[in-house]
Amino acid sequence: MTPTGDGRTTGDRLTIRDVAHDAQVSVATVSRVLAGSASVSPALVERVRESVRRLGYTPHSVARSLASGRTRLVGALVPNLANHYFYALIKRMLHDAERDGYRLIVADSDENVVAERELGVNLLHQTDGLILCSPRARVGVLRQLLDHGKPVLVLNRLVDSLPVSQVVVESYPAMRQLATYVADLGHRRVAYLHGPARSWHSRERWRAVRLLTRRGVDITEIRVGATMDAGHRAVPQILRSDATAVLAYNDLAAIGVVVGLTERGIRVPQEVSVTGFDDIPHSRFVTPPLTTVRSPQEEVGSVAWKVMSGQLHGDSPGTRTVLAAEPVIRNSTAAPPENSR
Amino acid sequence: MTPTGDGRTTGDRLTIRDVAHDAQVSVATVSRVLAGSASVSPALVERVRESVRRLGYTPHSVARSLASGRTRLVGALVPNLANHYFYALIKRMLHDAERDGYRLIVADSDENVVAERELGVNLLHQTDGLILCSPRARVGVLRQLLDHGKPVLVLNRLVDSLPVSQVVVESYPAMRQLATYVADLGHRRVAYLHGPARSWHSRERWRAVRLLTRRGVDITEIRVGATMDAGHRAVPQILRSDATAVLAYNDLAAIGVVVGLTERGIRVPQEVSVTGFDDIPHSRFVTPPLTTVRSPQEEVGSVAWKVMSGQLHGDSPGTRTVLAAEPVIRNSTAAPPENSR
DNA sequence: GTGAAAGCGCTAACAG
DNA sequence: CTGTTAGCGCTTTCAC
Repeated sequence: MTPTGDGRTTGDRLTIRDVAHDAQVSVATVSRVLAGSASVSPALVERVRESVRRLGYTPHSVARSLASGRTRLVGALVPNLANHYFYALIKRMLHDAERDGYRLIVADSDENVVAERELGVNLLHQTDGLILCSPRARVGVLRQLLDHGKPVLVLNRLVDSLPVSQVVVESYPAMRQLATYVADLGHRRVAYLHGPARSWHSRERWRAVRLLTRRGVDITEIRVGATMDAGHRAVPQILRSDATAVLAYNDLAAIGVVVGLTERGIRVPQEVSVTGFDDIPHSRFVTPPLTTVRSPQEEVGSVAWKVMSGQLHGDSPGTRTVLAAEPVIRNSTAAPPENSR
Repeated sequence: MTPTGDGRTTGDRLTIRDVAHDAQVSVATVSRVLAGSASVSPALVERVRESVRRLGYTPHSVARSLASGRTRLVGALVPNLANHYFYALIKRMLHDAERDGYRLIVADSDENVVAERELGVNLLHQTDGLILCSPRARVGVLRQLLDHGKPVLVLNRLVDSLPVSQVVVESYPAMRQLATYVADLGHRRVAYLHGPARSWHSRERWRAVRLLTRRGVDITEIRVGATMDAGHRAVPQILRSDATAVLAYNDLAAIGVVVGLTERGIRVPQEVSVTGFDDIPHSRFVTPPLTTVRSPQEEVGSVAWKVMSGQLHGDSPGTRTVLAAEPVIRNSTAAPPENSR
């Protein structure tokens, strides 16, 4: 009944036991060397390293996860990967996580609240933590996610009532500045294009724009969304409103508007001013270049990973990081035409 | 020395044994029910299901992976996530994989060949398969990846010498049609803007454009890349070449060119025609809308997943799917100005 | 500083 | 059809 044991596992995959056998040490020692543990004599460390190299051994990550209880995987859930807004964000987190030995499982809820919940729960089950980008779910759902006891991070949405770490770009002040700028140019009839219904940012931006009424500006609200197509389709309604300036929820919608106006021979900004939000790369490559708000997505990504990483290492949750956005004045805005002042 | 055993594991996580105990069956039966195995009596199936539901049990995916040898994870490696080209692709694969119970680990090599190799190897170690999107690596490296014995799929690059499954959109015929169309409009001096150095598509497209010389068209080659910025920066060189038509490697570069020309007061297409490739959403929202080639990325994504899925279930590798692209004529192309014919 | 051994939670023979 | 049991490959006490 003694083990069969020469230590060499049959089959094709090299295990830690093969290395142990080759280096004439125990598997525990190999494991320690691989983990970079200090309490191994330099001589053994070298011997193990040499065996690992010569044999071409690679640890089996799943076995490692099962034994250690950590997967070194983090979920990243976005409402819509096709939205330019998430590029820089995901990309930056991908690289930072990679650097720290973590990998991201990306999922896309397609703006579907039910899918968001399901995906969130499932992701959390197979990862060490979850990053929710602009989640649309109700607070109750977010709370459930927290109950799993794993680190959860919410990006670009402020949830006051929850002990969850959050990283957000503050829309309100920048949008307020932008709106003020437009009013100062002399515009008195403005159209605001709302973003996705459940978007926190959309509510924040609207909250800022609404203040213009205090200055006697007339605001027409139009439900549009976050795509170029939607912006483009909104043009007739914009024209009907007789607005001389259009404040869009984001750059995408703004681009759709600019193109739609241009197609109809309406000059931007001479006849109608248009502003966006986010400062996506395309906003500089519209004619005319878009007046917008720079939202530091890269920074959100890098802070987000830093916070998540800290939490994975035991930091307590609930930190809140607020980053500022700032208006970028380009050429899609100008004073309204003389006859409409 | 008998097991301590009331079956209830201590600690907070519910295991399959808790369910087995609750339903008064063996763990094997629970496992079978969870796997949807046919050979369990309906009565037990129901009892187990009920216990699972009541207890709120969820299988531990890592343990499952270790025991079964399958992770239900697939790697997806792209050269640059910030390139619009990969949106539809990744997004579609994400959803199709999700539907089949798989999850994607997305990685971005940042157009770095070394990183690509590293990431590829690492991903393959922790997943059941790997999808390489437009890989830039040398054939030798791809072969190494295949040697791991796991399914590997190459997208948007044809590698003749390798027994690896491939899904590609054929650039050559469509680019040839587009080039012919431009020549037929009467253009005799054309500039071609090359894409990323190691891109297979870039070589294919150039191979097609080059044929114009046979028709006596004068071609100026300019190394540009795949971004709007790069296209924009290339404008002075384009003007120096005195070309009346610009064929860009992709839409992004083309957009940069259109904007750059417009800024200098050069009218597109009256004075200079410009074409792109890919038909990204933005190409319809440029002024003027871009003449380009529709590359069916969504279809690539869905076929890609189908092939990967088949391979995961034992299909033999080496299939090759070629999808067609087709020119989309919009308004950025026209006959050259009279005086330059 | 090092090794032996007990699991991590599940699947998959194998026996009945 | 159902149960028993031996691992999957690694980490991590616990002794020495």
